[in-house]
Amino acid sequence: MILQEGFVCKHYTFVEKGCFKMYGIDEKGTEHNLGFAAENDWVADLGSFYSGKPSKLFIEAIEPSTILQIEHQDLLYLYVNSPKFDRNFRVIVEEKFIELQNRLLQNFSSNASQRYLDFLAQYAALASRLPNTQIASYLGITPEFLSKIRKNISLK
Amino acid sequence: MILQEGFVCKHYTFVEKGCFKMYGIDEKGTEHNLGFAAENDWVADLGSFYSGKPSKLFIEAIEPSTILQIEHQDLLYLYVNSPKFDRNFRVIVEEKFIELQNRLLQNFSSNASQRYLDFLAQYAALASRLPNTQIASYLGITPEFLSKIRKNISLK
DNA sequence: GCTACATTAAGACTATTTCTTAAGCTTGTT
DNA sequence: AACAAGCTTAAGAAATAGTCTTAATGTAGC
Repeated sequence: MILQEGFVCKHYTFVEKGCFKMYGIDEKGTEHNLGFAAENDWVADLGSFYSGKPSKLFIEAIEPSTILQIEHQDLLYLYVNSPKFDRNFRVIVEEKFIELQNRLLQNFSSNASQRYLDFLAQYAALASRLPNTQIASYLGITPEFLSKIRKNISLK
Repeated sequence: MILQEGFVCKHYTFVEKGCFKMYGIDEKGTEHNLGFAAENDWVADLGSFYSGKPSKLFIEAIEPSTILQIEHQDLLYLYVNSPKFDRNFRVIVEEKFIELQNRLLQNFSSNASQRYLDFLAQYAALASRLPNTQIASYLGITPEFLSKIRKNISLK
């Protein structure tokens, strides 16, 4: 667990090996996965990281993992002293932004079954690593219902 | 209309005055607003803008507006020749990413009524400018249902 | 003053999803 | 090897959020 609700996100984390989930917990106690970060991906609650305010999110390993972390002030130092870092982190966030926007659009336009198929198409490699409970939490449904969806799809 | 589905997003657009909506249209023909951009905000379909692939989105004025636009190649030129632009556009996207992530979390954790209240709280200035149809499209519901929600809220 | 569109209304309807219970299956741990 | 814990499938009942439909009223530009 590299970030807990109520704490400030102090690090931008690079995943060298393994896999993490970033999620929030609603009033009912249900987890909602915002996304996953596997090999060569970056993860952080940017809102908390840059503002210094307590996070509403959790970031937690779902596999044995090794990571590299950079602290806020050190990253700022890099930004100021070497423009390359602005460039690289701009590109990283842009890619994540595009991903998130696509996801939001999918969420609007379709039911859980279609969203599951979209997820499979886009994150095939991840899908086979993740337990269904995590995928269900990503899709915003119960694991039982995901099981029904899978059955339905296989019947077609 | 500064971007249509099927066309490449050629410009990063700065809104000087007025207001734009960015939306997709699903198989049923329903519009889904991804977001709005008003004064001093930037808007573009970044996926299409950077990849050069046709967009799936529309960007359209909902008020008489004046804008400034920069083309892809010109922005690249600025990136290469002046590190400040990497910095500034990194910050712009980071802010938008944080916004989008908050929205996704809200979408998961709550029903349309709560999402409407969240929208009002966060975009009070926008809410009074936008017709209900546009807000409904942002929330992912029908205008009729938004009307019910408003009634319900006012009854409390 | 027209026309077009936005808003409110309200009731019937429905589809998606949750809930519940349960059994079988994996996987890792002692 | 055996056990525990959690994952997966199953299946039916139940809930509910949101749509559809129709319609009357309001509003704003032309």
